[in-house]
Amino acid sequence: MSVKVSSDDFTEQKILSKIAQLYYVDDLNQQKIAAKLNISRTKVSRSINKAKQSNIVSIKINSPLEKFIELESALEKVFELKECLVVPSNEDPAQVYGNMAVLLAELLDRLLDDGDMLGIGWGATLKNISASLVPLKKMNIKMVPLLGGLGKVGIEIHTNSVSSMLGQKYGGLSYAIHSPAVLDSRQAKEIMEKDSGVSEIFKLCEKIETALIGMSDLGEDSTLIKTGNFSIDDFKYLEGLGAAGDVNLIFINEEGKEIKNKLDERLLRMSPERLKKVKNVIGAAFGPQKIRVMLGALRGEFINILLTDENTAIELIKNA
Amino acid sequence: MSVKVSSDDFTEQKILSKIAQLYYVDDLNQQKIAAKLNISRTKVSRSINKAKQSNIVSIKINSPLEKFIELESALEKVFELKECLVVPSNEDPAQVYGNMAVLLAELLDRLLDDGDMLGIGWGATLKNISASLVPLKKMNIKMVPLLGGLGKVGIEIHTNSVSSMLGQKYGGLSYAIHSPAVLDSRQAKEIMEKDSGVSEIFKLCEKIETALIGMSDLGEDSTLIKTGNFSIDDFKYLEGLGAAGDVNLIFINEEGKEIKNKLDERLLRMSPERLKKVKNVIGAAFGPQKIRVMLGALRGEFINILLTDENTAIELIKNA
DNA sequence: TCATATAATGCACATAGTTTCAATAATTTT
DNA sequence: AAAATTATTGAAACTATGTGCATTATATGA
Repeated sequence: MSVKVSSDDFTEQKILSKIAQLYYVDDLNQQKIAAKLNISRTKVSRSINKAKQSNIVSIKINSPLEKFIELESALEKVFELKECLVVPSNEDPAQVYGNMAVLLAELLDRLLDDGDMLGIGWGATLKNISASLVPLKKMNIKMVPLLGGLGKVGIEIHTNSVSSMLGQKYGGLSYAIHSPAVLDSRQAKEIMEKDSGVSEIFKLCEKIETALIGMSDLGEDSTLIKTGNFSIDDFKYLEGLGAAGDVNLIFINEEGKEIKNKLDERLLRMSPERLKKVKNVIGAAFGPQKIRVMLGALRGEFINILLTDENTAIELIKNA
Repeated sequence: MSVKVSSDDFTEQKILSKIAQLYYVDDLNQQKIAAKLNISRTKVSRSINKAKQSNIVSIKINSPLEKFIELESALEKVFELKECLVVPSNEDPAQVYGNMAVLLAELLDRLLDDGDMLGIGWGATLKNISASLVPLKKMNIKMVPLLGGLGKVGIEIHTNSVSSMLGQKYGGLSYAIHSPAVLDSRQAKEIMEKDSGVSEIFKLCEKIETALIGMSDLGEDSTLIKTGNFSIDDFKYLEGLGAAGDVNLIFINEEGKEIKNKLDERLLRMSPERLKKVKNVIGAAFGPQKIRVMLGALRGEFINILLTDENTAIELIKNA
């Protein structure tokens, strides 16, 4: 009896391997295999599936980019992302920005059509990527800032400059927001909100389907401190509340929960509720200090497309 | 300029690898990949092809039987066979016969249906394979000898015994031919041919679509000598004409040409012309001494399905 | 810069592959 | 050994994939 079973297994494996070979290696179609082996096409189809499931067939992607692709697939699955793009890590951040720019150009080419709007967040990463981005083709897209200006004149990280740079490169239009992102009082913010120019932009934001945002940590080196918009005490206060950083000036913790705080009422930026409704939110960031805020942005689903580097990708997966 | 080209290549390879990964590894269909990446389904299809052609995708068959499958594919191509089956070589011929029997059972299961006829040739190989064959399922098939009897009573290699053994195993019918294969004179052969029993069988032969035959060399150990049907002088005479051996008592050289000879008119067997019309002719043989006659049978297209062992398969490919 | 050649794109159709379902065959249980 | 259960099968309906062709976009050369 056992002899019979083992010869059945042998026979089965033989025929599965043979069919797999004919299909995948010799490139016959299922119809031809069926005719050749005198079996039904249905059986060929089922045998191929069986061969795949029993690992008789192994398919591999051979590419120098393979490891990045695998990281991307893993992150897409773990954080339920629409898409993830990973570039090689490099000691020289300029290299990383450059590679990110190449992938971002390809991504935007797929995501945007003539007439579409692109929401723009803030951050050094965004600024640097945008600087080296070369559009695949010109498009009549409209750049819309998602928050007020940050930084003083001369420190060009404010959203308007990123918007206008991208607008110029794409040959499209860029809107400017004529208000700071951080105001002195709730009253001041409410007044700015009602300003016709500002409110027009926030009205446009309602229709945005694609946005590009950065993620920032609360370290002392943070651009927010450098620009003078926030003090070290502000950061300590936010850390005390459990914040890990911000996405588009929305402060969040590592778990992805928004950290409501006393500063919120003075911030002029797209609301968390609205941001979560945007179809494609591309978040770009890398580096060990960003891990916590990135985890928050991913877990809280503030972003659904991630652009990062290899080392950061590995860390994110470890902590997933 | 060169920078732009290389980043285009990078971008292209990236997207091809990504699509290939999604398709082959993550098992998304083309429609879903298209939706995910915001491109047309057509483009996905074309990208997958490009990825295959540029060897980004490599497909391998993993199976302990892989090397046999590869030999089979190679032989099928080189000799334009309908099918080829290769079993592991083994010092113990009984093991080889056993494995051949397993594959033959599976083959016959595919080739034959209820009511079909199976033509049976002669030879020690056939006898031994048939002895260990276990049918996959019972079938009402009819065994028809393709030549007269060989050997004396007690030396059971004559076709009738192979036929009846297989007939019993399959639960089918086996015809017996009541005449020797080698007669004393042309007249004797012509008389036997007219015998009602014999002519009935040769009439059945006309309708045969599947046949199982052996291939025999002209060595002194050949069964034909042992049975006394041929003398060493006969063999020397045939060798002198360039014969390498026989398929169903049709003498052929290494190139596949039939060697007409003075013995032919005394042989009672299916004609070469008729044999070549049979849809499926399964030839089974192995061993170094058989190489020449097997090459002839393959090149002369006397057989279109080959059943052999690994070492013989390798030799055949070397000499192809 | 414009005209021309060349390549990329997506639609509509053609081909290929999978799944459902009803029938048949194999297996297990009684 | 008969009955009940489970697995296998192939035809047909469905889904997925590939391709020819007209169109649009891109590159090339005058």
